[in-house]
Amino acid sequence: MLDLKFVREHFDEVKEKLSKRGEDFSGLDQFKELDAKRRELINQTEILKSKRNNVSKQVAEFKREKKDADDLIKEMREVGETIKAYDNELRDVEENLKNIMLTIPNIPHDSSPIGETEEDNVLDRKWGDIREFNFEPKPHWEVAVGLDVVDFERAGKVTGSRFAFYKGLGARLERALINFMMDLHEDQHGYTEILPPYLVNRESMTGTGQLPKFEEDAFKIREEDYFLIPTAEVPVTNLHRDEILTLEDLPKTYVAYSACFRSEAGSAGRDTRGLIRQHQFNKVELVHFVKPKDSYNALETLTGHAEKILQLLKLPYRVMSMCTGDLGFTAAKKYDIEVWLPSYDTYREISSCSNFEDFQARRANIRFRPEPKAKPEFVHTLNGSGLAIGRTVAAILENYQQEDGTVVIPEVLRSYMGNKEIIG
RNA sequence: GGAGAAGUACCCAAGUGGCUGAAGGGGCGCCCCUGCUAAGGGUGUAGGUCGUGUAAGCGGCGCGAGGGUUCAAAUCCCUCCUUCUCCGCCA
Repeated sequence: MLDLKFVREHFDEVKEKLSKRGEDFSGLDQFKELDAKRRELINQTEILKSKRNNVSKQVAEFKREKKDADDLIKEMREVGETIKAYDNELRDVEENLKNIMLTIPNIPHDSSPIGETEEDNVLDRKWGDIREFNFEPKPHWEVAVGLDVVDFERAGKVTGSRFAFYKGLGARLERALINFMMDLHEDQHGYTEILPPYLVNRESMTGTGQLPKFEEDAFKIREEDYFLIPTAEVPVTNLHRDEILTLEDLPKTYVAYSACFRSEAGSAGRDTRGLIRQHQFNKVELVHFVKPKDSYNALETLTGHAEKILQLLKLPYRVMSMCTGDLGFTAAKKYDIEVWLPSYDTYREISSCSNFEDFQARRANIRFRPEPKAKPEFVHTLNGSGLAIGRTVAAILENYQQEDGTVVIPEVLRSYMGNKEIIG
């Protein structure tokens, strides 16, 4: 959510910057009208309330002195009615205003390249050498099914499309990756480990920006107002919702493993095969709470932490800086890390690292006190996948496959897999 | 799931309709005395948010949350949330 006052005072600038996202923001014009109306109503109602408070005190005095206060009471009865009417009107206006503010996306940072689609994303850097195959590399689902380490067919029977059973060394590989990533971030990068709830309430989903706009992307629990988390970002960022952190608390960095659930509404027909786009997948997520002045450094650090995993796994990747049209609703700046997938002959997203500045913090009301007696300010929040596990499995299966259909286990994972060297 | 109890400021806690826009402690800040791994005295301490103003300020809201009754609500009514205890069920 954007700051009401900032939007009011920098209206044209905000409008111009948001237009770079390439969406239509009629909400912004409604904002102007409602904001003015709101302030007018507040003024009117507060004058009356002040009067009522004073007269009520007088009534109390009269009663104590056994004097007649009927006239005052009668007068205030009318004032009360008027206040009620104004308050009702104000409530409506504020609700409308809030609904609009909740659907206005974040303002892109000046360093985010301007563009409309993913075509306009800018290559920031590449790492690793792409392997030359002396045979035709198979897509990861063929490798996986051939080795009987992932079962899509039975998952279709048991649940439905876009689910998978991992089996044997496939399941072991998934679990090894989770542990490997968690250990690295915790031991080498200094993160605090969190194992979060997989269901969160509506407030949390609104706090991080999934709601109200993207409700159809989430799985909702029928009986309760709970949602399956689409990423650990939601519970972990909301850990500090409605809190005022102390200066010493910052920066806070958390690493959380969780399963993630996405309805994938609107992606029918895309990535229908394999592990790339599932309704349920595992992910290790990194979340930072930092002082505003530190957030852009933190974004680089966080992205580096995610990259480190790919480097240790020796998987080639590139880092793309997302253009203004491809930033997503909440980010001011975002890097996607894309891993090389031989059978696709291209790079595919395996991590997304974002700086939300105070956009989520304002929604979730997460603040810190810059000095002991100072007024609280919003923190900046960031997060990034470190990494998506299913896609990492896909990348390993493809990049490490051999002509006979077996897969070499990356060295750093072997101690997590009973010192085996090959999946075969 | 059933039955009870409770939610007041950093913490404990008083308070059932009007000088309580929140007593009293503890803690913390400052000052004095003493003088040193102690004690005593004084004094201060609601944070937050919204509106208004260049600003000092002024005003609205606030006692778990949201509604309601009333001229007036921490105090009465309704709904919800959370915590605790007992019972049931259960990995």
